[in-house]
Amino acid sequence: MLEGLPCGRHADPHAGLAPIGLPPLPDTPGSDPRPTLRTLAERTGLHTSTVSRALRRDRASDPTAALVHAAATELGYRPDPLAAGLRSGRTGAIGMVAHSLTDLAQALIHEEVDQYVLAHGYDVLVAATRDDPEAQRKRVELLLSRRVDGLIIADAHRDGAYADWVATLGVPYVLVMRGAPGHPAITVDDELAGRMVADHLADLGHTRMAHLAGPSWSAASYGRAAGFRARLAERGIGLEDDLVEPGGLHATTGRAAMERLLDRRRDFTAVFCASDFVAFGATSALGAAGLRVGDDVALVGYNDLQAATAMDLTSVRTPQDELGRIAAEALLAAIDGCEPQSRTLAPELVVRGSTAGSGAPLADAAGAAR
Amino acid sequence: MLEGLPCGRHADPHAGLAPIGLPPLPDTPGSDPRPTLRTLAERTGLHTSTVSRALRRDRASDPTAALVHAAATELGYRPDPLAAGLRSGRTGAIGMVAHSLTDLAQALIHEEVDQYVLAHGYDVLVAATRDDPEAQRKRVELLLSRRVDGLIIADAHRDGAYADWVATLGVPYVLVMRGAPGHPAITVDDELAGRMVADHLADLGHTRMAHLAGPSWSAASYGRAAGFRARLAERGIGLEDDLVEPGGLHATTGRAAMERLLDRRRDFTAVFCASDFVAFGATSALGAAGLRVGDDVALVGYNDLQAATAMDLTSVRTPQDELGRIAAEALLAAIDGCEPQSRTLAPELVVRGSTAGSGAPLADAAGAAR
DNA sequence: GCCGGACGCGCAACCGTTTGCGTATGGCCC
DNA sequence: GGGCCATACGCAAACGGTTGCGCGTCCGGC
Repeated sequence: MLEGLPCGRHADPHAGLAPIGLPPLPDTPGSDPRPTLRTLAERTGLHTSTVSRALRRDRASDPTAALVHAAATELGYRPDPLAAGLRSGRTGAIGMVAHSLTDLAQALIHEEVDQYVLAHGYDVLVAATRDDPEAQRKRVELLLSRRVDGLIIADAHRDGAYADWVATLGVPYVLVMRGAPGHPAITVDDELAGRMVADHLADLGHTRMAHLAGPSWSAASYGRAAGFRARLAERGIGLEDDLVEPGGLHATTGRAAMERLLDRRRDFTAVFCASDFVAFGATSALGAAGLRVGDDVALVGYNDLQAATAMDLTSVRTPQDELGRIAAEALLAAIDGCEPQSRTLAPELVVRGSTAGSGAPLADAAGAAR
Repeated sequence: MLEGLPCGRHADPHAGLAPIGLPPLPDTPGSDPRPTLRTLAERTGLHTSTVSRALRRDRASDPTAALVHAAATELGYRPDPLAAGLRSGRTGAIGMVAHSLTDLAQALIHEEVDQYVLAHGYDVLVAATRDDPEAQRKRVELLLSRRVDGLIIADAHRDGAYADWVATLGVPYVLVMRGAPGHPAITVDDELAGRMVADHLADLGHTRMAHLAGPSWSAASYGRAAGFRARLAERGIGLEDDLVEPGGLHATTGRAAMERLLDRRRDFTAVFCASDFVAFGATSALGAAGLRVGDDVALVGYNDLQAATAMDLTSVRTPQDELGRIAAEALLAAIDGCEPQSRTLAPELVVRGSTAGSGAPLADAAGAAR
């Protein structure tokens, strides 16, 4: 790959910081490269090691600590995580690997993780993998080469291979959102959520339902579908294979999935979607087919994002913020040497207008439509 | 703030990584900490400096380079960016500061930036600021302390204070999406976009329009509104102040804004929204008020996200992916010493069903509704 | 009054790479 | 065949912190 020629003036090799006669220019004090431990040491008349310890309140007398801190704030000293990490092995950074931050659910988790660990002096390095195993390996290795102190994995796959590999890396880690057997994970009880949706729709009188499923490699998507199917079966209502369509997680994939489904069948009265965005896409496809959500067909989303409220979509609330916070908490604890504990959070069904109608006369409406 | 006790067993100061007696076995050679330049040097009988140069193909004979590379791949050597950065000042990381990655437009830009710089050997460190000036300063400083080689600023404010400050930092930087006067920026011609929307709606016959505006501190949001208003004026159609409502960028804020607007007026026939999500929220509020998008009232979004396609929403396509890629390109060039060039990308109006009806009889419909 | 231990601090060796400089070697030209 | 330059490589000093170790001092206990 040809590296495009920059544009002429390259970085002046002598421009570094203060290459040669460091102190021939003592008159420009504004360009002090940036205070370092040595600066503080000279300033306070102490040794750099003492300053280092004083800053971390580690075996330092009160007066010394005060002196050092005063000098530090005065000079605006900021420790260099690179140097510290090099020696100590702790970088104060954690890695989070997501399948994509354009998935709002993952972005929300990231946001919360970021907030939480920031308050504890950590930074987050994110990497997106688009669920590609090759990318997962590469990006985790990249994070590792940056020496992150721990990993939050938000894109685990149900076949534990990926998580198993992460576990061998010798770095503290926590899965979030998507679990994998035998690994510490902060998840929502997706199976229960599926059951709740099944009950809700069955209670409304629906007897023929469809499911726009998420990616099968995600334990979260899988759990939803499994719970939904299981509960329907328990109530004597089947979920026909023909009415289950893979729908991804995005609006476009959801629309396409619904279009495929409508090409095949029109006799369902309710649809459970793998995500809110899939539900939006489905809404659009249904509308184009002359079917109205809430009246002609009941629609349930997943995650209860803000947009679901706005769109009057019945959805399952999965507390992303709590997921993120608890995962971050667990990871920091693991970094401090704790055995990380798995947690399963309870989902909550939020009923809105998209499941307002009853399940009775819909087949007719569908038949009459268009 | 009380630091929650980890869980009992604190980090054993002598434990380093392996917590307790995890591997008391020092004879396992598989756990070689990880190959370093010295490892390679001993292996090849060369000096570390030679190895370092050979790896970067800098003044090394062909046979030496081959030897070193062979050893490197055999041992799975990965250079340590921390150590390299410490010495060289270049960390191979760039910083991106966004207002929030839960804003899909920003997430898309981040994704593209990430992809692009990854292919060129860089990592991205993101920071979200929620448009809070305090957070902007803090997080940029954090990025700087991690010694990023450059900055991509996606949350600039129209009052140039923030961008001006960034410019004084002595780090290459590029603004993206939101510009600021006098700074290199990759943006969309938002003013033109506003004009295009105005023309589209005016051509349809609308004469009384509303605007759900984005944050006024964003040059992007501001430009949309300004262009919209200016073009309407040129065509002899006013935009009443009473019909401009601040609507944020999210679905919930959009819904709330539309509700406020509807409380006040119902005689508008078209609404230009600052973002697609605002339009979704507005759709919901309009529906609750008995008004149907496309029939009773025309709705235009902004950004043309996937969901807009799915929801049949007329929108302005602003190529986030190109924005991200070009910004990344510009920043890497700037890091190589080039003067960064600003670029303005052309928006594109994508007409869909939400502006299907004509502007004529809507006031009546609105009046009759409910 | 003496001894032991805790405490505060300095010293110097690291962590893994890069890089200015010095040196030895080889090839080339005259 | 001698002088010269380029080239390939080694040496050691950085970069900015952290940390094991050792020493001196002060304090308390008997």
